[in-house]
Amino acid sequence: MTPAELSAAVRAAVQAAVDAGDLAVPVPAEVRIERPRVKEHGDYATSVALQLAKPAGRPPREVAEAVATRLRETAGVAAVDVAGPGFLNITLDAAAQGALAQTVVDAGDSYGTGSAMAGEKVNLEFVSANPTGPVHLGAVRWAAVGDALGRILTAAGADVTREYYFNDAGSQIDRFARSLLATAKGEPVPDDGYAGAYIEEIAAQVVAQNKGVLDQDEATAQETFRVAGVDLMFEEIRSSLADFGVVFDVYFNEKDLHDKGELDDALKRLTEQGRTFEQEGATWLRSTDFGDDRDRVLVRSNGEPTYFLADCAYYLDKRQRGFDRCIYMLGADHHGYVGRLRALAACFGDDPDQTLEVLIGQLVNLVRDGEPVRMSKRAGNVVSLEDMVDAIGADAGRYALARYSSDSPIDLDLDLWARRGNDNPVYYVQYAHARVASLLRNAAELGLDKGELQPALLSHEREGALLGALGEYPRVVATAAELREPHRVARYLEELAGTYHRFYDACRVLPRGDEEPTDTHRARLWVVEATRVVLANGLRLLGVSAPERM
RNA sequence: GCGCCCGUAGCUCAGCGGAUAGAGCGACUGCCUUCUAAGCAGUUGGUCGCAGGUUCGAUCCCUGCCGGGCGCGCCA
Repeated sequence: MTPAELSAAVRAAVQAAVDAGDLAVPVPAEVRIERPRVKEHGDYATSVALQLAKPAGRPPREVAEAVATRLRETAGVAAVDVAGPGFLNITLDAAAQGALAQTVVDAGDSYGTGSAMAGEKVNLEFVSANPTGPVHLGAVRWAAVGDALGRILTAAGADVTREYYFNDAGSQIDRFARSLLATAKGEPVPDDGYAGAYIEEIAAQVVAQNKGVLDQDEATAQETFRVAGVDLMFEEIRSSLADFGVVFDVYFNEKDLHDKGELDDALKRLTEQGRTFEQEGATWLRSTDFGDDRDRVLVRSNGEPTYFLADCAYYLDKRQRGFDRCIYMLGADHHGYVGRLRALAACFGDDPDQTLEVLIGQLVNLVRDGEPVRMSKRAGNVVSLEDMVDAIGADAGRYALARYSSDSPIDLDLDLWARRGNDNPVYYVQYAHARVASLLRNAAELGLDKGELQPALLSHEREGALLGALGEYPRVVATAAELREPHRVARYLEELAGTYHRFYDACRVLPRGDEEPTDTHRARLWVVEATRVVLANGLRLLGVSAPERM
């Protein structure tokens, strides 16, 4: 019996009590079931009686009894106790719990998927680092978390498009181009420019690809460096992200917005909506009407559009491409954008609560030998995605970044995450998978076939704990999707790995030596295979490999 | 000054209103002649920043304070 089925059974028990006139309450749409921390409290517990006590006008324990009486008649339910103030503690019989192994194995790759977000078209924009340098660490957090979230939302049934907004227009790009040109000429980079080894490399490549570029006049040469430099930089970004396992469905060029006149369209639309005004020669958006701190300039007094107008055009473009929900993943240093992004959606006539969502990720610091690794793009000692992958590998990097709540700033200890040991959480989880895989290989060698599951044989306490943990997985994925919190999947996997290791320690799966295989061996093989399914599915959601051997 | 985030074990962090607040690391002690010891079992460890409020019940929700991080351009 799955938690979802049990939840439905409890609800049915409430319904039955109401139908019989024992309770006069509206039946809740959904009954929450939880797994108690203490095993004396049964396999599952619900506080539904505590919640219904008030509307019923009865003491919670009386309500609990009324529900318990009906629930005890449910097939698979071994015992229902009323405990404490009115909790219902439910114990399943071994067969009902063991049947979960079958559910998991039968579902295979699709175990954990759901339909809560079916039909929802989601645009997930993340990284979007400017092509003026390698992908830096703040953006890398979102590469790991964003890609994982994309997989999780997909598992929840959403139609997800991963998108990278690629700023190939504007003054930062001009500074980048000027820096390349100066470096190629052997001149010092401008004060507001970019420096570092990567600038020298790109400059050299541009020169190699464009013979005679240094003989061009200043403006032409700068344009050559801009186009070629952005191209090279972007290719480097794309390939380092691909090495990290992150591939976007759409790489959206800001320049296209300009070239296609979408900024003008957006401005016209906002003006038609009556949201713009002129002041001191500039055109403004009255974003304060929708909660922004201050109004924002759309077109400068010199006639140049602002970056913010491009943001408006870009949002409009996303909506016109049919996205119901536009999710932006930003670093904490950009949280000041939230207000204006919400306001711009509202200015177009949308309800920002429905169509726009901004996720903020706190900053990431690297620590090595107990000392923070300082970084500065200007000075050129950038800590990039590639540096991190070189130091700890893609699996550890993705896992390390995805296992923490985005709300909490993190210090990544490179020494720890590079270690191939048990203090490294990613190895703990991967090791569990490798152990499972090894066991399944051995079973195959022995010619042990798991046959037909006899769930009632799975009565060991550690088997029950493992089955219970396996049953939680779909809810974990659903919650991670709903709250946009991939770290829940990682934490769950660590718990599952621990539960498996404890099961493994206590329950011999394969027959020893010349021992004859029993149905218990075969039943346990079902549980092991179910564990493999869940560990593999969970790691896949995080974009981390599930090794067969370690 | 205003805004967002954070404050939980020695350290790094979980805990979308429930029962006795958890995990890993660290420290200490045990467990490998047969399925991976990258594992397991045990010991150690807490005024959930402080003060009020909401309620059957608050680490969680609300208010105020204290402490820390990050923001508040006709920059991008």
